[in-house]
Amino acid sequence: MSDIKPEFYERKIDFMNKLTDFFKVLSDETRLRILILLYHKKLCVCEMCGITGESQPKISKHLAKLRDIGLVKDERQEQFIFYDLNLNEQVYKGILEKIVDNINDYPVLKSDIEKCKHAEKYLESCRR
Amino acid sequence: MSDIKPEFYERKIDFMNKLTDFFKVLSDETRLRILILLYHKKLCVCEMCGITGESQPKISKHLAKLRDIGLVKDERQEQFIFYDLNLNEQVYKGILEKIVDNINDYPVLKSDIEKCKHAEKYLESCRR
DNA sequence: TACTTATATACTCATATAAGTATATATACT
DNA sequence: AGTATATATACTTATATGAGTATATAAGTA
Repeated sequence: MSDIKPEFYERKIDFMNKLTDFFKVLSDETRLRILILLYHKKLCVCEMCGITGESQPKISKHLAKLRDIGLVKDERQEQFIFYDLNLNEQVYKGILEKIVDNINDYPVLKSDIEKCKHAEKYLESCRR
Repeated sequence: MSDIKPEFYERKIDFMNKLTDFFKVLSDETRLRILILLYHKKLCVCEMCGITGESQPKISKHLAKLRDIGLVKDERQEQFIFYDLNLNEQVYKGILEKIVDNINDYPVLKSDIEKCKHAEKYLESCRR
């Protein structure tokens, strides 16, 4: 991923780099799972850990990348930091939509989405 | 890109890896340009070099990757080897389509497409 | 058969990336 | 103020990746 800061993307100068960076994001399974989850529901870090079964630093680091290039935004609510999609451009939404439309081909994603319907229950299980 | 051979994809077992590999393909500007070109027209290697201005080994190596994971197929016609898209699954076509729908955001791609309308003229310019 | 041309591949190097483990930070709670 | 908890980051290591240059291959042509 090119080392580009959020401010850059806010100015929206280089759409092409932004597009290839978006695809680089999607080329990692963990990040793809995170984005598809957030496409359905605003979630906190430990809910994402619980749902995906991945470690907290792993999830956090990927979220940091997504945040850096402006694809998600975070917001604290009491003890938790919730993440939400931040897709200003239609292309990106459209691409995620294509995946969701074919969700039956992707059991991992489908199962994640099922689990995120009861995301709250992962809040407790987060205690280490 | 995971080191997976064409035979694997033909069996279509792991759709998820295939999907992330597809995104990894698109995350490189040169490969993205190639795919968008081939989305419009069957082209030979030296036409693609001419249109994109990239070196022959660079284009060839990227084509090899695309071929290995089954996204393109090649076919010799006299002296030239022509490449063509080989997208069996709708998701991938759909994603390329989204990009083409927003082509005005991507001047490089737009210019490539313009040039590929007179691709033949790059056949001659190929001589080194 | 020798020569040219189109394309593919090998080799090298520099850089990027992901993951794990440990630790820092920041807010909440007592 | 001190402790627990949620999340972020630093550090390390192993691996992957892309580009350039040189060279190999394979078909076409003289």
